Amino acid sequence: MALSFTLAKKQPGAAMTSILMIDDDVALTQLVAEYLQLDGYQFTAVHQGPEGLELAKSNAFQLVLLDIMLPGMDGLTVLKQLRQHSYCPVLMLTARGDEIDRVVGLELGADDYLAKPFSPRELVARIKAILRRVELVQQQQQPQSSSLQVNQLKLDSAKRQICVLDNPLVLTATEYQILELLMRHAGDVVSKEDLSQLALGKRLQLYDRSLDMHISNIRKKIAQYDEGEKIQTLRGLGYLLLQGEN
Amino acid sequence: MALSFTLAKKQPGAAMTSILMIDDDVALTQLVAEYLQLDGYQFTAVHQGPEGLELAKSNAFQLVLLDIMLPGMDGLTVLKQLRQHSYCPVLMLTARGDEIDRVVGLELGADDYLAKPFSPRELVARIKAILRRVELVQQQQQPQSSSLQVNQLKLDSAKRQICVLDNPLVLTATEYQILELLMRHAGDVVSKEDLSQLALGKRLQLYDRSLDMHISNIRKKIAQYDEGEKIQTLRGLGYLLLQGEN
DNA sequence: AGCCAACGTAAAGGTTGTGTAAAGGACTGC
DNA sequence: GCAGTCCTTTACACAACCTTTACGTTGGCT
Repeated sequence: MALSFTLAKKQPGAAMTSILMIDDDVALTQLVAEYLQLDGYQFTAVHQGPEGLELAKSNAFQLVLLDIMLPGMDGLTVLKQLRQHSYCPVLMLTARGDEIDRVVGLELGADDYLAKPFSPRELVARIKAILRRVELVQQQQQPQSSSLQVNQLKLDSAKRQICVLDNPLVLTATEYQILELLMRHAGDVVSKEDLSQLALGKRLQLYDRSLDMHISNIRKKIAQYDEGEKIQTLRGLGYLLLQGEN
Repeated sequence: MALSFTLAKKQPGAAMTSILMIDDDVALTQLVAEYLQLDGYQFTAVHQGPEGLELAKSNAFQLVLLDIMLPGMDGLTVLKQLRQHSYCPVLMLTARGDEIDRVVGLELGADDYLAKPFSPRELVARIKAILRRVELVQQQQQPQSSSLQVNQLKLDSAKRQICVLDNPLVLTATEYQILELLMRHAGDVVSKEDLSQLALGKRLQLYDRSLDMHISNIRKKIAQYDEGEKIQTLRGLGYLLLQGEN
C-alpha cells in the first residue's frame, strides 16, 4: 500500500502529533491511517487490547482512538487501566448508538465518543476538537501573566480577583474560572463545549443549562458596575468577550 | 499579488478513478463499462452482493454503483454492511420509482439514487456530481489558510469573521459557511447542490428556496458596506464570487 | 412575442438556542 | 440538624435563525 506521502504541515517546530488506534478491524485502521497521515499525524495501530494498553501507557501518544469491542480485553477495561497511569486523551469508538457504553466510557474518563461508522471528516474534526482543548488546558497550566486587563475588566490571578472599573467582583469559583477563560481569550469565541469542560469539568450535555446560568449571573454582577461591559453571545458557537480598540 | 489558487480540479496525471458496479444484470454492466471506460474511468463489475461488498470494503474504489435488487444479498444490506467500514460514495440503482427503497437507501448513507432505466449520460452526470462533491469535502478537511482575501472581502477563519472594506459582517453560522465556501472557490462556480450539501447539510430539493434566501441575505449584508462586491448568479449552474485581477 | 423554469426577496411560519427566575440538590461549617 | 453557599435543574418567555410561502422578475427557449 502506498501511503508514505506525508504532507509538510505547519506545527512550528513542534514534534508531530502521534495518534494510537486500538481496534481489531484491520481494514478500518488502514483507512484511518491514510486519512490521518494525510492530515499530518503520526499514526500507529494495534489490534489487541493488552498490546494497545502497553503502548498507550508509554505516553508516547497525544491521543488514543479506542474501540470498545475488542477481542481479549474489553475497550472499557483498557480505558480503566489506562486511567490508572495516564491522562492521555481518549476518543472512544463504538457500535452505533450504544448509549450505555457511551455513558460508561465518558464516566471512565474518555474525552469523547464517536459511533461507527463514522466519516473520516467527522473523525478528524473530533480529534482536532480534543487536541485543541488539551492545548487550552496546557496553556492554562503554564505560568500566566498574573494580571490582565480587558477593557474595563482587570484580572489579578494572584489574588484570584476580577475588578470592574476598580470595583472587585464577588464571584464564585466557577464564575471566576469562566470569566478568566473569557478574558484570557478576549477577542476569540470560546465554545460552550470548551467552557463546560474547562470550567465546569464536564462535557456539555443536551439541555444542560448550567453554563448559561453562570454566564447570566456573571453578566448581572458585571452590570452592577458597568453597563457597557458585555459578554457577547454567538448563537450556536459560544461566548465572546470583545476586545476593545482603545 | 493575486493568490488565485485553483486546485487541481480534473485528474491531470492523477491516479485514475475506479468505479465498482454491483449488479446482476450482466448486459447492463457491460453497457455501463463501455461508457465509463470511454469517459476515462477504471471500471469493475461484479454480479453478486457478497463479492461486491468485499471489493467495496477494500476501499480500492472511489465510487460504488449498487443495484438494490440483487440475488443472494439485498442491495440495502450490502450498503448497510459497507457503511460499517467505509464511507465510500455509493450511487444506488433501483427499479423505477421505488420511493421506499430510495428513502431507505439515502438514510443508510447512499449519496445519490438513480432509477432504472437510466441513460448513460445521466449516469455519468450523477457520477461526476458525486465525485466533484467528494473532492470538495476532502478539500474542506485539508488544513486551510486561516485568512484569505477576495477583492474587498477579507476572511479570518480563526475569528470566524468576514470583513468588507474592514467592516466586520454580522453573519449567522450558515451565512458564514456559505460565504466562506464561495470565497475559497472564488473564480469558480459553486453549484447550489454543493452549497446546500456542504453548508446546509442536506440535499437540495425541488422548490427548496432556503439557499436562495441565504444568498439574498448575504448580499444585503455585503451591500451595506460595498455596492460593488457582488455574488454573481449563474442561472442553472450556481453562484460565483468573481476574482478580481488587481 | 410568449412561455416557462430559475431566480430575487418580503413576509409569514416553525424551530432551536438562549436568558433568566425560581426551585431543587449538594455540600460545608457550625 | 440547620443555615448558608453554591451548582444544577426546571420552566417559561423570547429572540435569532432557518425554512416556506407567495408573488414578482429575469432570461433562455421556441
